[in-house]
Amino acid sequence: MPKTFDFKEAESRLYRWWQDHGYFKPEVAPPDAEAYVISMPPPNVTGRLHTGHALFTTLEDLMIRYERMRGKAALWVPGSDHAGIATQLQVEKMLRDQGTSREEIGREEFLARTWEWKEKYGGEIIEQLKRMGASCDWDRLRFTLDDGLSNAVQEVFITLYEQGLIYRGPRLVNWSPGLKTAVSDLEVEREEEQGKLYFFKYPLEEGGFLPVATTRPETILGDTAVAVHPEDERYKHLIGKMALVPMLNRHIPVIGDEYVDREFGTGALKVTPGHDFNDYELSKKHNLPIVNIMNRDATINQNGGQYAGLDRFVAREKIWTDMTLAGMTIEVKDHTMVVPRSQRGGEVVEPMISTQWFLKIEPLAEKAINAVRNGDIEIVPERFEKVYYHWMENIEDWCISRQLWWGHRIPAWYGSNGEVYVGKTAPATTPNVTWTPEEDVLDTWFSSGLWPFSTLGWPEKTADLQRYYPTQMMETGYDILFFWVARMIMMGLWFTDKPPFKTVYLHGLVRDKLGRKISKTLGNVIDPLEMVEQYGADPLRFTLATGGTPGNDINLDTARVERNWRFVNKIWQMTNFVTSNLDGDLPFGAPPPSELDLPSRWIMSRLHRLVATTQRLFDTYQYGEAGRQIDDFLWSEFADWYIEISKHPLYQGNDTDKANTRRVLRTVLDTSLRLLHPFMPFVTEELWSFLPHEGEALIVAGWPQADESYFDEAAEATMVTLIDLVRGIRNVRDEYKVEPSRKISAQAESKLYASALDQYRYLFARLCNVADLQILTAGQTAAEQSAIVVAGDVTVYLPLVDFVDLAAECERLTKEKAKLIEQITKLQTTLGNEQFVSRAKPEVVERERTRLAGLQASADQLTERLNGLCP
RNA sequence: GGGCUCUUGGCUCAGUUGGUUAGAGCGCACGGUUCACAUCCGUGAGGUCAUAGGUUCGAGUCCUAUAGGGCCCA
Repeated sequence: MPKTFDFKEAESRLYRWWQDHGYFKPEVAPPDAEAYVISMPPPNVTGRLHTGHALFTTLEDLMIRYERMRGKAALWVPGSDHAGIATQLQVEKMLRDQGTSREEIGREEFLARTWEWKEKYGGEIIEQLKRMGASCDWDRLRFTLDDGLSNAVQEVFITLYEQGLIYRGPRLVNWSPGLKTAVSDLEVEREEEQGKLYFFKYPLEEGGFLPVATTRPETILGDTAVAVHPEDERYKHLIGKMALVPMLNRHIPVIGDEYVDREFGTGALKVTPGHDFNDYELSKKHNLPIVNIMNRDATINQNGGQYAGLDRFVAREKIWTDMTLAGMTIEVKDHTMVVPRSQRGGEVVEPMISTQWFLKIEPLAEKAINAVRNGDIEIVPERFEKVYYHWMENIEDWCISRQLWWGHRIPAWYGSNGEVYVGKTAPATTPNVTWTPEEDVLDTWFSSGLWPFSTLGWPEKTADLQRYYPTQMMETGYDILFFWVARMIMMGLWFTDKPPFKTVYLHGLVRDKLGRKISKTLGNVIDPLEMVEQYGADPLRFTLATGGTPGNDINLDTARVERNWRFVNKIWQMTNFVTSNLDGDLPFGAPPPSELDLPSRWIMSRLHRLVATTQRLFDTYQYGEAGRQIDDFLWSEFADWYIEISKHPLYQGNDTDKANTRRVLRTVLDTSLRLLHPFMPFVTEELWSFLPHEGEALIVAGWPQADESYFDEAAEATMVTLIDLVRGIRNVRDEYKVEPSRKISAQAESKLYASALDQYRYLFARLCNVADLQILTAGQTAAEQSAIVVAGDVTVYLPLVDFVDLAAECERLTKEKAKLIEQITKLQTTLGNEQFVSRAKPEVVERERTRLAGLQASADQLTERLNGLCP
């Protein structure tokens, strides 16, 4: 095999190979295999791969590969979203650059251009997902504007309309003047900003005035009442009187309502139902008229009298100036307030009366709440269930129409007779009635909400729908829990009567290494494609998978990607070692424990514990921790110890030793590559191909099962002692500055481990250059001028005549003993506590006792040595 | 205003249902070319687990409060 991993060459080759063999298709599993399905959160069709995509791809591919290896019919349905506003904005920008606009070219031409744009750039994100190693079934690729999905959207819309759940009407909505469309509550972001609070005099019909404060003076033009608290001694006598709208002189009532906060501003509130949500509610209660003072672009309309035509912010200045001249203003104060801004455009959103389509969502929400409550759907991490309930229980009707062109056109027609027709095709022509089609399109999330079943063919009763619906896993970011997940649950239950998925796994946001949100303006963009270029997909994937915990944000440190690139190399080198030391035909699997030497029993025990741990962690969705454990096992147990130790039997052993060691090496590596494959598919597949193996590809190889017959506590305990001794000896050598190449001799005494030491003395030769180890038997004494190392009941004497300084050795040992005594004292206190012995779990007590015995043995050794050496 | 979350060595992060001496990587110091790997190996320094109480035989882990960071909803 090559000396290093050429990931650039291998990744594309392996990906093609997998795809050509149909491994990404669920049909590779037997027809009766249990299905495991993930619907991919569809990225925006014209998007470019960012770290968020990289994260979901990593996690979902991990889940899919794992289940595929477990023999399930694993299907990952890929797709992309037309992303109404986002895409339309991009195309509009292109048109601007070309010196035209969508208004100029018209709807039909605009849509044609957008489809062209989609054809041109829509494939990019797909190719980028492939570079991450995404094992989706690309034959089942879907796009939200595909015919099938559009049909599903129409079906759903019409059904909901017929069920009386969709209605159309004028209502106060969030209006984005920049995009010239309504947006939903979720698409509005509220942030605290520095603004001003304007105090002014509201003139009363009978003379005098009522002091009022507002943050948006231009809305005075739309006032239809002034409200005070009914128990406010200052103003309550004015309730029922009339006031005059400044500059317009419209007559409006003074009303009393407990909603008014007496502490805020002047304690009197101007009521603008046409441009404020709270005022809108108030107006319904008091039957106030609603005056809309703005056009679609947020300029003032004819209801604003002399201010008509002015931009809302210009009008704000103008009216204030005019009022000041008229002596109606009091003062202006700095004021921190919450300003609603459009999630997309960023401009200030204006509450405006507008005729829109709404979905009455409570009935759907009720089912969705129950599905989570009764456990049909599980949300991981669990804490998000609370967030989900809270939102669902306070859900408001969903404004589903958008004044855009790119999207699913609402299937409605307006008759000249005032009739509204909803259906898939235009209504039949009727005498004297002309039908005009609805211009609006549906909110992007309306079609996304159908994703898990629309992608499988619904409403047609397709074979895929039968076989793969409901899906198992919905893996996505917590930031779209309401936007998307909640709506899928509602739509899924309403239309298929089944929860669309069993589990919702929510991941966090990917941030930069300092925990800041990644943004172009901050200049901290981490481009996953660049990472893939530089290090390959595997290191990036491993970093994302192991870099955090479920539901929490990940601070992506590129240094970790680099480290994991080295991990990839490390595994490569391990495999190189193993394959170059294999020889001849060996039976697959490892020999039974009884036939193995101590190091092999140890590594097999560790391996199977790792398999068990990985299983437990996967079962609880703790993929990151699993990855870290596999990493740790491979590098710091298998490579650092077992491989080094194995060189002895491989080079010096007899045929049986050699064969056993080879089989163990190959088994450990094979099993580890399987465990690692969902994390790092490319390098593991490539390496597996170099190992003798059964089966055609790692991607469809079996997932390991822990075999408890390999669990071996005794072997583990002995190996830990031997490893401790090796470390101790290295340590002493280092402290006494014994050149690493210098061979030394040693003597050891022990009751418990004498035979192990005797049998595995080669460990010390290999691992710490102890050329000659003599096991002391009863009566034999150790060389005087020596340093000692203690572990368990073992004492190793290192006669370093030229190096050991008696005083220094005494000091070293005294320190070591002090450490031991400290622990022993602590343990004795614990064990001496009757409460502990009676209340703690028996195995805990037992473990502590064993530990104490070991520590005491070591301390005894040290004491004896100190007595002899240091008077 | 309501809720969630985080705070562990210089940096980035782990840490089953409370139970060994709180771990890893990066960085740092020192030392290493023997046949898998210098994309490496060995050794080491570095943490009162934000603070204060509490529960418990036992708390990084559970509870309460406080401080600071982040997020969601209103």
